[in-house]
Amino acid sequence: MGIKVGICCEHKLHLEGLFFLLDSMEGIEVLLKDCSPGNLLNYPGLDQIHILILNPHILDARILNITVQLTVLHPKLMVLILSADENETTILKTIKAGAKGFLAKDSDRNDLLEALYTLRNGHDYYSKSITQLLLKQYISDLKSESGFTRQEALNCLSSRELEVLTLWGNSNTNHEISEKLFISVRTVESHKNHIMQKLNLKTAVDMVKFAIKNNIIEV
Amino acid sequence: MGIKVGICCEHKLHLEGLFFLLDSMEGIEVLLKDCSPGNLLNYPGLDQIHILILNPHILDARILNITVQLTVLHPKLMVLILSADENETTILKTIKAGAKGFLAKDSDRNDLLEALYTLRNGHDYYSKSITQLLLKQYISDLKSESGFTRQEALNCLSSRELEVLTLWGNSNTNHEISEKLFISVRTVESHKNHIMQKLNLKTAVDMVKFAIKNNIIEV
DNA sequence: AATTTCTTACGTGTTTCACGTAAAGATTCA
DNA sequence: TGAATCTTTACGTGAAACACGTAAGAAATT
Repeated sequence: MGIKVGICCEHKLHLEGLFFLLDSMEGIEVLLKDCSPGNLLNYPGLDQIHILILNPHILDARILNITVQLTVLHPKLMVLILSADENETTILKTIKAGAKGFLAKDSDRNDLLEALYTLRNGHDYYSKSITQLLLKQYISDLKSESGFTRQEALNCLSSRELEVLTLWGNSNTNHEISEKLFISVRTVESHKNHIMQKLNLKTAVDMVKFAIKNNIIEV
Repeated sequence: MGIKVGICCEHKLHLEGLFFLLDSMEGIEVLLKDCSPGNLLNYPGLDQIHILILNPHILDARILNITVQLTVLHPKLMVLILSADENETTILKTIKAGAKGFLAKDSDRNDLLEALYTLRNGHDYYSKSITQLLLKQYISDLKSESGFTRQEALNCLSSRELEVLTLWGNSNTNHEISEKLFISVRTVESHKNHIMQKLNLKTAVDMVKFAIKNNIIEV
């Protein structure tokens, strides 16, 4: 029993080309050949397909939206994006949208076959350039959201203020904080007032956000 | 002019072994050989070293803390972690802590040399198993924090409640919300009360967190 | 037609916010 | 060492927000 795939590509010649390529592959069966992504969700045989190859020219909001709908409405269907679009942000968004694989323009026939078998085995597949992009992105994310409280915040707030902010940010009421720190409610209020003034915050909501941004509390 | 490295390893035989290995390498000069990570920060010649190889048995909080201090106090010094510890969480934390490279136990002599030259050129270096781990982690992170408002939240809250929550989460006071939505302050309060009840939240802080978690507002 | 949900709004008492004032203790700096 | 500054503590007051109930008309659903 082979892998049942669908192809969708607005460029008709590319669609034909991909069809011949896939048709020539051992164990691959093409069940759907469509040139309009917008039609996909109406296709009745979608649940018979294992892997849907989407080949958009540009990764626009429309494609992302279709990808989300496909993956949400048909959880078993795996979407493989095949695109020469090199926009880093939108590539990341396709993965967020639920695509299980991505082949950039550096991929050849063997990569495609490998991707199809990898997806069929339940794993994600990203071509080399995409893998590097993801890694680069992740490392920089990791380093910026380092998970350590920023020195800026610690320098700005006194240790007592930090204590109050931490407790308050962890859903304690002023009264609970006063009991835990053995101070009066008025003192708790004073500390919070001082924090708001120091950081020039408008509302209590802003104070929560500050605490989250600075890794003082968790979301 | 070669690469000046330091080695730190609590296991004395491993320290000796690493020293001989590095000493035998072309273009590598070992300036520091220490068996106690706690001493590192006191070493006066730290700024002459290009790469510090840290070889901890376990990636504990003490090692992470030292890594943070080293990278913050000596920005030019590059920390290369060499550890057999396979705890995914702590491996990620070393990178957050500022380590520029990580060699897992699947690395050999050539990987070490490659890592040293890669770091010297200003790039990060992670061995293959670490790269895979990072990628796996990133993909799952991407997919969970998908950036789309969760259906759960949208189903639970009415559209009016969502409006109020969004405005409030964006630092509007109840009075400002009432003006923008052309309703009374009391109605704004009512909506917020209903949200708290529906979601079984204790404090206003929890409501902010809910809104952030569900991508209704940004931190 | 009956029921539920949504939106609107008020009453009352408590809690928190905003802005001052203030004093004892710790820290720092000249 | 003495003066200046910062930190922590705390109260007063009026405004704003929260907690919990009640409630009624509109809209959607059954």
